[in-house]
Amino acid sequence: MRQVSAANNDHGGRNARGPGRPRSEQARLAILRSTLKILGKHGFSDLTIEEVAAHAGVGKATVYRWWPNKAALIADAFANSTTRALHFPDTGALFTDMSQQMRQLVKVFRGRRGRIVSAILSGGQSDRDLIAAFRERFLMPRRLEAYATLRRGIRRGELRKDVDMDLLLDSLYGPIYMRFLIRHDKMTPDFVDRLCQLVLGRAQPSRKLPNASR
Amino acid sequence: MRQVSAANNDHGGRNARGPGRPRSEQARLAILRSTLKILGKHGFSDLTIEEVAAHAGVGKATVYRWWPNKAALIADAFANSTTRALHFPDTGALFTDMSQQMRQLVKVFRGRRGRIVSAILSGGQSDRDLIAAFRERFLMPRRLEAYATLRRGIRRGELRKDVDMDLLLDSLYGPIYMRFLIRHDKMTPDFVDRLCQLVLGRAQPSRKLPNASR
Amino acid sequence: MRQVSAANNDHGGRNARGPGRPRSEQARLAILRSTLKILGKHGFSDLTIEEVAAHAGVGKATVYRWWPNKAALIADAFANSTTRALHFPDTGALFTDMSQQMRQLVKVFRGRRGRIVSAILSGGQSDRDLIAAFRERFLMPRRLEAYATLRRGIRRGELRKDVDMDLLLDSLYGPIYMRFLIRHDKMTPDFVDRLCQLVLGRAQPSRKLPNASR
Amino acid sequence: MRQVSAANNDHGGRNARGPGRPRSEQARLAILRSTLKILGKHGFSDLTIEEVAAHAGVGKATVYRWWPNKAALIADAFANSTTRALHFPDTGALFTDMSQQMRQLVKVFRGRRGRIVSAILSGGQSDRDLIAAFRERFLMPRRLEAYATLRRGIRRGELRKDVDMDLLLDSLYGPIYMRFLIRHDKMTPDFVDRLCQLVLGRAQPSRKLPNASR
DNA sequence: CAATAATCGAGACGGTACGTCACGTCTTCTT
DNA sequence: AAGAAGACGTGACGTACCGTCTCGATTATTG
Repeated sequence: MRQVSAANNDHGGRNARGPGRPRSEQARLAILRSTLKILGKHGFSDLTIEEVAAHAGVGKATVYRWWPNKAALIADAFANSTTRALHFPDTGALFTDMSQQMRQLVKVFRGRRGRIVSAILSGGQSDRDLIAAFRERFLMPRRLEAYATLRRGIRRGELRKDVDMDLLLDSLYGPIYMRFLIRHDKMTPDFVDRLCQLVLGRAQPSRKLPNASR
Repeated sequence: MRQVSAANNDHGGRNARGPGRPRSEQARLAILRSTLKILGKHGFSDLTIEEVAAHAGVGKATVYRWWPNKAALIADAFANSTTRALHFPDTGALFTDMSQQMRQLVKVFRGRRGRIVSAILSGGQSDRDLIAAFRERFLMPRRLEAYATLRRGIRRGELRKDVDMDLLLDSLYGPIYMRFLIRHDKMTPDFVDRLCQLVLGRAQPSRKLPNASR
Repeated sequence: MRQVSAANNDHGGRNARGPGRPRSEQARLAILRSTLKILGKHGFSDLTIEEVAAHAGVGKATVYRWWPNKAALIADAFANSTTRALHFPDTGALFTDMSQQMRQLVKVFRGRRGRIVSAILSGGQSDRDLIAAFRERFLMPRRLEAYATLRRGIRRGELRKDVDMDLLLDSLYGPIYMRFLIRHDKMTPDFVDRLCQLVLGRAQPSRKLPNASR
Repeated sequence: MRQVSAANNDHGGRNARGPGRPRSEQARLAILRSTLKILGKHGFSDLTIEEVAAHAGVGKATVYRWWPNKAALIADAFANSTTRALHFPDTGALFTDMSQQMRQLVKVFRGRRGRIVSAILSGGQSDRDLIAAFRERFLMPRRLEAYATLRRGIRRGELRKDVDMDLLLDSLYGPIYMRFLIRHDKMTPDFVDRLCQLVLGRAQPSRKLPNASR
């Protein structure tokens, strides 16, 4: 099977192109755009290739030629649109660095892109390629930035040197994802702040710290 | 639309039953069992009513007569099977109460039932009834027990009185759900312990601490 | 594979019907009628199941449920419409019996049904079921009548007792089919008469002739 | 539309050729050969331009550049291969002249070329160009020879002077085509002989002749 | 000898119909 | 009245070819 992430490549490669009519960049973009647009309206399973093709003004076969299935298409569409937002600021304090980015994430989850993320995580439960694409294209890039942010915190003495960064980050983001996916509780900016306080407070080096929550 | 939770009632109600053949309990159970079995193999969107009916040796209409849609069926099947496990022990220490239950949860997520939970959360992303059913039938019963467990901790002085219990519980369970759904990192018993350590802080029992926060 | 000719049976059988919703006679007839109508406009290969279903106000699956392919559908449609015309008269003379029926056939070939026959013979060249259906449902019933007609001629002394009836009939009808399919020459009533004259020879009634040609 | 018969000309024409790469004779032949080969295996409607091009090692556009449609391609392929056999002998007797050639025809119909003829007549039912090509390229050349043969018979006194040659020939060949296309009866050499006897016997000038068929 | 022009192969393109599958509804007979 | 059986209209699936359209490469004539 074609590699999901290779569906539209020759981006970084040499331009050694074989014979035949070259792939239409216009069609490719129209398909990806239509996918996102439709995904924003319906869910994963309500998105049909037929609708994507029709909306993009493209033959169904052109979609199937380049993406083996719905999941690959969505993953690619999502990856090629990755929000330029969601970067980590460098405010000089770990708490604000994290909480500001997390507030952004919450805002994204609430918007149109939230529906898309939800659709991807939904579809990903029965398609390992899709969930993998989400990890590699959405989660990891941000997590790399998060590592850097945490390291700054360590340097400043805001975190213990031996902190388990993945555990810490999951403790910060896990509750957001959980509330986002299960919708059992509100996802306010205040929630983010108190979450940071709770988790980051615990991760401070040995000092007098406030107790769990408030 | 028929109430999801009313799909299989008249259980404890008055037995004023109209004329005609009564509902076949045998068919009802066969359908629910088949639903779970199939859900354990495929995902949410790969489960078809057609297959459920065939596997249960039941007419398709019988399924549709009692459950308005796939989500309701799955929710009902899931609810009627709710694991008798996943209770909270009372070990005398908050840390062990929580970590032991969380370890059980992780074990459940890894097994056949994990696939079912995954399917429900997947389907729930585009069906509010389904995600609501998950909350009400799976999440809340356990959370009620968790509240009791936390209250014991408060009584014992392991937690501050004014702790935000939902925030705390989400901080504990969020990372588990996140790793379960995104599969970006391992979900070992050790992970659970360190997660509890991080979030509950020195609410650990083993060390002499004058109080929870100081 | 389902027997072509059994597609719509239980016609002569006992009505032992199993459970389940019975087949819709209305849908069946609408499909067959639409098939003939469309076949009269386009050729064999221009007829699409999709158009038949749409025109009949029927689901595509309903067509495929009962007819395995286009050929079977056409054969059945054709058979269920078999012209009530094209019978052989009994005029008391072989020549007129034959020539009158042959003129009718020529007229049929020229009309809307001719297009259908043409389509069937066309499709039959790459589908043995279809050509077989044509033989059994169209050719044979008429040929049986033709045998009777010829036997009357024998009884009257217009034909030798040991005449090869199939050879004789092919000599009469072959030229008609040939001109019909290859369209290389006209197919007038006069042509039919002279054809009968040539092949049947002095089997003509009207004139006292010692031999075939004088 | 391009003239069917002009698809591959400039053979006998003026060689005033413009600039540009000349047509590849090699490609042309490969296409025609592949067409016949494939036509011998499948029927008319199962032959795809795609397969022809692939089998000939040629681009699809090269086929479409020179032949406007499938029918034209097949007609051209068929014409360019016209059997060098099927000539009429001059044995000194009409009966043998005809029956020998007819036997050859039957043999051809039974072989690989028979499938091709069948495919052409099949396709011709919904394409007047194709059936016309069959008439002009296959039927007429032979019929011209047949006329000559019949004229020899007239000269020898074996046929009446005023015989309708087309009617006579259709009576001889019609049964063969009919049996070939409808496959309702065998097509043996003996059949040919008895057919000749029946039809030619009738067409003799005034003499004592045997009655219809044996 | 360069410029021009038509062909070649390859193969992507927007379409159409294919034959299949599951949907949710319905109509029958049976329990 | 509910059961199973299963046919119904609907609509998306993923595939196969259609006939058209770029591509780069090739092979002629013309300037």
